Amino acid sequence: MAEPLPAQYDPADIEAALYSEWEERGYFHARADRVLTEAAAPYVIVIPPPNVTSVLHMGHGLNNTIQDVLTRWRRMQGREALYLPGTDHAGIATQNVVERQLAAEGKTRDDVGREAFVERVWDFVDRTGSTILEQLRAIGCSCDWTRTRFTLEPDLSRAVREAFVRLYEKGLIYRGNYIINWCPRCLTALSDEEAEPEETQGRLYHIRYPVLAGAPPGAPTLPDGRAYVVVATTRPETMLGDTAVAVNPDDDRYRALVGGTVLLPLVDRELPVVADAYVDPEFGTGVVKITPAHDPNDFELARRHDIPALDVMTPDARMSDAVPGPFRGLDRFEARRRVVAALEEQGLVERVEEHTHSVPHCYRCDTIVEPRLSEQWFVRMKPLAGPALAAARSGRVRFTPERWTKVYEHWLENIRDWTISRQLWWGHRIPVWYCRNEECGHVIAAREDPVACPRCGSAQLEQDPDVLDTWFSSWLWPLSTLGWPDETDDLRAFYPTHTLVTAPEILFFWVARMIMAGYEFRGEAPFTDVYLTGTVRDMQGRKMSKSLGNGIDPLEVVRRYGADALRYTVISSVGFGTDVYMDPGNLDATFSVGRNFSNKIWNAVRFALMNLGDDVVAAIDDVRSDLEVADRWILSRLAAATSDVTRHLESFRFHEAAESAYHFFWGELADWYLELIKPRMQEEGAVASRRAARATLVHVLDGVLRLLHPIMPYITDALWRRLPLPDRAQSASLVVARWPEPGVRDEDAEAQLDALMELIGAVRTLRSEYNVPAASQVRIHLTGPGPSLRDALTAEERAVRRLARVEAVMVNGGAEGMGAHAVLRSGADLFVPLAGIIDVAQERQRLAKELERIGNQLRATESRLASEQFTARAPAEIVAREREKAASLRDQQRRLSAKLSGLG
RNA sequence: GGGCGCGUAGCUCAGUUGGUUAGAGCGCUACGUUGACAUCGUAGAGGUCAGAGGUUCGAGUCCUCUCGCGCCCACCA
Repeated sequence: MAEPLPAQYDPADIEAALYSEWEERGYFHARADRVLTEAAAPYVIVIPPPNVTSVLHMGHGLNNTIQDVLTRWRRMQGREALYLPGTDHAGIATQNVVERQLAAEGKTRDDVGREAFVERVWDFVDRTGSTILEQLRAIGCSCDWTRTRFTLEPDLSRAVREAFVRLYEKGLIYRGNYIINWCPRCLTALSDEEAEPEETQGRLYHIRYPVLAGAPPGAPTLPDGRAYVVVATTRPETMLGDTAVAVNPDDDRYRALVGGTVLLPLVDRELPVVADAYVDPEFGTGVVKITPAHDPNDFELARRHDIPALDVMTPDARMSDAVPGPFRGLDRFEARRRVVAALEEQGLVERVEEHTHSVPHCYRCDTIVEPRLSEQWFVRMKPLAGPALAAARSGRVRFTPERWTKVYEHWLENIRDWTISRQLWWGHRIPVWYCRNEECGHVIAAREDPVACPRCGSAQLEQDPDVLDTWFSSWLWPLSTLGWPDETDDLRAFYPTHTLVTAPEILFFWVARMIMAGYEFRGEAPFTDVYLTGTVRDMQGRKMSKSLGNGIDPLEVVRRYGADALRYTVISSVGFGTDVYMDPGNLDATFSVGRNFSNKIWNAVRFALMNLGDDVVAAIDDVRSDLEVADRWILSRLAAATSDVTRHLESFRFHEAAESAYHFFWGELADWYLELIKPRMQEEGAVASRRAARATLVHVLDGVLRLLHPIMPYITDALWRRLPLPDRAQSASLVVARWPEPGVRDEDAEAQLDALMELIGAVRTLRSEYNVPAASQVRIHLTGPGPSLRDALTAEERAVRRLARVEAVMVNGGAEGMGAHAVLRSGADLFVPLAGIIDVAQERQRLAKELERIGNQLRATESRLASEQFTARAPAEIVAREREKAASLRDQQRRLSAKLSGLG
C-alpha cells in the first residue's frame, strides 16, 4: 500500500510538482498533425492576451480559470485541445510605465531619443514580461507554452504589416485631418472607444458677443451702445479659437443675424454668423460659438460652411501663440479662468450656470481628453462591419449571455471609422513611407521596408513616425498566433478557434474587431462562441482595481488555500453573466467554499484509501450481480451527476456545473454512501458484499474525480493516482483521462434510498427535537411503510440502526402509550417511544398546528381538482400528482386526528 | 435622450423552456471528538421571491406600471 495521506490537505505539497510534471509530459501541447492527418477534433481557446506589464488580478483569475476549465474538459473528451497563451505589448500602458521610470531619473523620452527609448522598453519587457504568464501557471492553466506569443514579436509584426498593407491597397485605410480624441498627458491620439465619458460637474458660461452686422431687432445693448448676442459655452477658453457663430435656420429670434457678423471678444476677430440645423434652439441661448479645431461638431459644421479652423492649443493643451499675448502658454484650465476674468472685467459675462455634462477622459490616465485637429490614419469600418454583423445574426458567432448580441449589433450598425495612428514610440511603426523628393511626394505602404521610391527612385524616404493602435495587432490575434499570413499547419488545424472568454468591457475594442478581421483576412469568423464574464467587484460593488486598493491577489489565495480552492470558489461564484462579488477584507470567508471542499475531497478519498486495503479491487462489471441497493444508488447518482455536469458545461453554466459535482461528492458520496458502506468495508465474513462495495467505491471515486478535474485539477489528479483502479489506467494522469459517459439511472435504487434517507432524517429530527442524548438508543415503530421503504429496510436496516442510533425497527407496530410523532412524505408514521420526555401539552399544540396546515393544503388541492379548467387543461401527470397529493394529505389528516385524540 | 441588466434567507448568490413543499455557501442557534474530515457531523431558526396590477387551471419564472440600484450607447454647445 502506498504511503498514507496526511490528515490535513496542504496544497503546497502537491501543486508545483504536479504542474511541472504535466508540462514536462507534454499534456498541454496540442498537435496540428493529429487534426490534419488523424482527423482529431480540435478545441481551441486563444487567451485574451494580458498586458505584458500587468500582474495577475482576480479578473484574470476568473477569466483564465473559465478558459482552463473549458480546455481541460474538452481535452478529457478527446479533443485536440489548445489553450494558446501570450501577451499584448499594450502601447500606451507600457510606454507609460517606462516613461514614469525615466521621470524618476528626471528625464523624458525625448531626452533619450526614440531608438534608445524603444530599446529600454524592450529591456523592461524582457525582464518583467513573463510575470503574468508564470502566474497563470500557478493557478493551473493548461496552456500550450510552446506556442506562447507576443503581439510585438517579429512574426506577429509581419501579420500587422500584411493586414495594414492589404487594407491600404483596398482603399480601406486613409489619412486625413480630423478632430480626434487627444490625450494631452500621453500626447497621443485615442480612438473613440479609448475616450471614456464621465459625468462631470461643470459650468455653462453665458458670454456676450457684440454684433457688428445684422443685430436682431430689439437686441440688448452694451453700455457703449453696441448690440450683442449671448453665446453659451462650457469651455470659454476655446473661444479664442472661434471662427464663426451659428444659429438654427428656423430660429426666428436670430433671422436677422444670419449672414451678419459678430465680434469675438478678447481677440477682436470678426466672426461670420451661419445657420445650421445642428444648432438646437432650445439649448442655451440658441447661439453657438464655432471652434472647428477644438470640437468635433463644430468641425463638421465648419466643413459644411467652409469656415476655417484655428488651432489655439499646443499638444500638451496649453494655449498656443495663436491667441492674444496674455493667454499664451497657459494651461487650458488656467486659461479658462483668465478668459472668464477678462470677460467679466469687460462686462461680457451675462451669467454662469452650474451644468452637469459628460466629459471624455483618457482610459489610461484619466486625463480629460482634448478634441484636437490633426492628421491621423483611419480604417474605414463600414465595409468590414457587414460580415461581422451577419455572423451574429445568423448565429455563426454566438454570444453568451445572449443579450450581448444586441449590444454588439448596435455598435456595428452605427460603426464609425477607427483612428489607428498613435503618437507613441512603443508599438508597430506604421508601414508607410513618404518620398521626400519634392517633385514626387509619393506615399508608400509596404510589407518590406523600401530602399527607394518605386515611382521616382529617390532614396530619400521617410517612415511615418507614428505607431499603430495596440488593438490593430490584437484584432489579428487569433490569426497571427496561428501563423497567419502564412498558411501554416497550425492555422489549418486550429483556425477557426472555438470559445473566446473575455470581459464585456472589450466587446468593441477587441471582440467585434477580431470578428471583422477574421472575415476580412480569412473569410471566416475567428471563433464560434463568445462567453462574456462578469466583472469582479468588492462588497461595495466597486470594480477591483489597483488604484482603489480593493483587489484580491489570486496568488495570495493560492498560497493560503491552494489553486483548486481559488478555482472552485471562482467557478461556483460565476452566475450566468452576472458580476462576481468578493470580499477582499475577508479571504477566509470568501474562499471558504473552495477551501472546505478541497479538504473534504482530500479526507473522503483518504478514508476510502485507508479502507480499501491492499487487496486487488474488482472491476465494476465483475461485481454487478453482487451489488447492493446502496451501490446501485450511488452508481445511479453518479450517472445523474455526470450528465448534469456535462450538460451545464456545454451551456456555460459554470455555477451549476460546480454545484452539481459538489453536491454529488459531499451530499451523496461522502455524507451517505461512505457512511452506508463502512460496516461492509470492515466485515471479514461477507466477501461478496465487501467486494461489491470496494469495487463500487473505486469506480465512483474515479468518476467523480474526473468530473471535478477541470475545475480542481491538482487535488483530483493527486488523489486519482492513488486509486487502486482495477484496469490501471491507460493514462498516468487525469489530465489526459477520459471524460466519463453518463451511465444508466436506477429508479428503484433511488426510490429506496430516498425513503431510507428520509426515515433516518425523520428519526434524527425527532431525537434532536426531544433532546434525546446521542448515546441513548431508541426504538422506532413504522406503520404502513411504502414498498420502497420496506425494501430499503430489508436491505439496509443496519444502516438505520447505526446512522440514527436506533436499537430496533418495528414494522406495523401500533400506537403504544405516549409517543412523539412525525409524518413522513412516504406516508409512513413513525413513533418513537420516549415516555417521560415528551411534553404532552406541547405535543398537542404541535399536532393541532400540523393538522391546520394539512387542512389548508388539502382544501387548496381539492379545489384545484374540482376545477374543470385544471383537470381539462393541465397535463395528465400533473393532475395525477395532485390526486396523489390529496389522497396522501387525507391520509395524514386521518392519522393525525387519531393521534391527537389518542393524547387524551 | 435611447438601450440593457439587477432587486429571492442576516450576507453573496442559484433557480435553463411557467408545474410537487423556492435551493446552496457563508453567518447564526442547539447538540456533538460515534475511528476520514472541527477546514467536521447532526438538527434547527430565518423568505408576503422589491411593490402594484394583469395573463394562466397554476407565476420567483410571462406582460404592464411604480420604486430602488448598476452598466452601456449618444454630437446638445
